[in-house]
Amino acid sequence: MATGQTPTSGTTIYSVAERAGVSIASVSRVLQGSTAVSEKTRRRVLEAADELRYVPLAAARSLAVRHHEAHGLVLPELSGPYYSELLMGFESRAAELGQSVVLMLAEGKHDLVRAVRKLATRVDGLAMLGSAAIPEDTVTALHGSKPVVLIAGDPRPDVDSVTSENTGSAAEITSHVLRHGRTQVLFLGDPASGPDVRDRYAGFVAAHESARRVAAEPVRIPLRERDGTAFAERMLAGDLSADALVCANDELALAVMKRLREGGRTVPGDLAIVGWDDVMTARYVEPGLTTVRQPVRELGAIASDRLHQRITGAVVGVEPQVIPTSVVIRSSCGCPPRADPG
Amino acid sequence: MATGQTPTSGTTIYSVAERAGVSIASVSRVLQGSTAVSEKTRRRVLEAADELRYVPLAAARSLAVRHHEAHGLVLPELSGPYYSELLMGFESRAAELGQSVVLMLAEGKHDLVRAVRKLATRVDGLAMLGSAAIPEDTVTALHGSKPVVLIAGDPRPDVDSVTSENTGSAAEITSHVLRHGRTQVLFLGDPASGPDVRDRYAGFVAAHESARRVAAEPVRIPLRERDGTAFAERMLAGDLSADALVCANDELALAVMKRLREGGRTVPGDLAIVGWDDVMTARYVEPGLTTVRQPVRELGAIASDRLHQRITGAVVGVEPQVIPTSVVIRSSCGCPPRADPG
DNA sequence: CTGTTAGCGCTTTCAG
DNA sequence: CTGAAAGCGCTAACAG
Repeated sequence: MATGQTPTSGTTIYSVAERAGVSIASVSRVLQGSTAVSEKTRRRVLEAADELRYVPLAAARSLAVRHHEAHGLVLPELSGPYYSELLMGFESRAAELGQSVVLMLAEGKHDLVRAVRKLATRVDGLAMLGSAAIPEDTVTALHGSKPVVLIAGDPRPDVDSVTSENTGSAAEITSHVLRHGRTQVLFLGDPASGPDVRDRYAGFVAAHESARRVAAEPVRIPLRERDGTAFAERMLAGDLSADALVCANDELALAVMKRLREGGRTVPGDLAIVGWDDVMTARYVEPGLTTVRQPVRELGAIASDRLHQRITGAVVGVEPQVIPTSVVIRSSCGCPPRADPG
Repeated sequence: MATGQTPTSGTTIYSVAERAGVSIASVSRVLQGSTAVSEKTRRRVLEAADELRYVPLAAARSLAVRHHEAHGLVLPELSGPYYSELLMGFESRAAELGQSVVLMLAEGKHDLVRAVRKLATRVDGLAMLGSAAIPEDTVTALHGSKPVVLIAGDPRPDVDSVTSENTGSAAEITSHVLRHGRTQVLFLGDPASGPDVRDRYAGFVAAHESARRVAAEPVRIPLRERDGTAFAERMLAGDLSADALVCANDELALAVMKRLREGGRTVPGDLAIVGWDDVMTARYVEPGLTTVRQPVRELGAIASDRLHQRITGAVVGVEPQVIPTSVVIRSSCGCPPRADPG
């Protein structure tokens, strides 16, 4: 009742060695594709392993080589394309580097810190999203025992980090909206929710400043669909007024836009709306959503790379790596529709 | 140059024991929250572990307990909400069961079989998507040495499987379209690409039969955006004609619909279009896309559960588990728009 | 309640 | 080219 009917389990390197009539050392050698082994030995070992359906035990190897050959990744959750893309980039680079990836989702964990600690137990290094809400000091502690890289987090002097550019493109997209003659523009998103939103808001403010205008306080709401809908209701009810909305992500922008139009407002007529992320829906809605595209996949790959460098001790500086983004103009900002970019 | 500056590395259970002035057994005991340990000992151990920033080595534990405490998951890739949802369900259940999840994406792997084998090396059991394209015999071999559960794959007599219902809902949605008076309905998707598309097509055929009509041959195209666009071009060029399209997923349906409307066709006027998956965009487009919703998250959770049962030897039958889906009616099928469901 | 002592399965010198 | 043997760090009897 303890191990079930695990079929051919219990086959170890010893069984294989015995069956092949060689020593375990030889088995190990051929299985590692290691140095000079006679063709005869190799053949016999491979055959025996095959017949026995031998599956090595990674734990034993890890213990012996003192390496897990695995990267840990902590994501907040997985809805929307952002984290998926990131994960794809991460996994694929990790695989190229011969590393497994063990994944943990922060959302819904009773004891996040405990979970992260446990994760740290079985990997050679850890990458985590800034938005995963891991306490600062936990990060510090972790980083004290194995390499950590922060993705889209607050750069810290002691920890590696890779992020995509926020402030500049936020300023750019905001300026764009301003140049359309909008005068009451609101920023939707909570700068306190994480460094990326914070930096986007900073760009929003900067754009206003360079236009000699004063930026409104941010509308501090979460970035989910329901929050956008709720916000739109408030606008429709006349609680707030604006002629342009700079949203901290597309999900929010899309939800707001949908509800507003249902309520009779026109976009970009009554309101210009722009988002962030360039999700798939952004180019399917009418009007197409003007937004900012980030090379998320690459971000994931770079994180894995960086982690691997640290693990293997390749010397790397700690300068945070920031990768560029680009503004995608469609028509929700007030520009005329054009052939769809993307 | 080999291990970098891994800070407090090298701390083992021995160092902790020494520092706490107890035996390694005691350390192990308190760290496992095990049986009776004096409060004093516990405190000292915890303190020492903390000071030393002790991070246990999972590999050593695994070796000793002969258990990885990890579930492997093989997904084809991660674009779109389907796999993400699945993964979220899987991860969260696994976490509840105290299992880590090590993830592998099939797409882009040079040597998939090899990669899966390697994965098998470090987990107690494996769940994989039917669409991940793992060769039959590899599955068999794997399953010969540790538990395997197939998700949305072809039920096999020997392997556990969990899938969501396909044929029935395909028949239902097709009948729905037929009842709108459509007479030339096409199925988009390649039944040979996997069991789910195959079963959906079977439902499509069944619906025609029970309406005493003959179902058209499937339009064998992949389920991606670009394929939908290309298909729409063909329709616009007059290569094909139809008054309704049953698409094997939403991505396809959405792309076709978009291109067709750009080309001047109306939906559902000229053509009714329905999809599968109920992705986010489905309710944002105009007209809203009629589609089939699957409880994907639950599917993931069930897979993890099932795997765990098998691993722990809880007796479970091999009857494939199939979980129900539901048709979501919006207006792309020809129904009048209504308050948005969902 | 605590310490001693065998391993867990694999890699890796070190001799031959 | 091959085998013997010494661990890797941790858990789990088994004695005290």
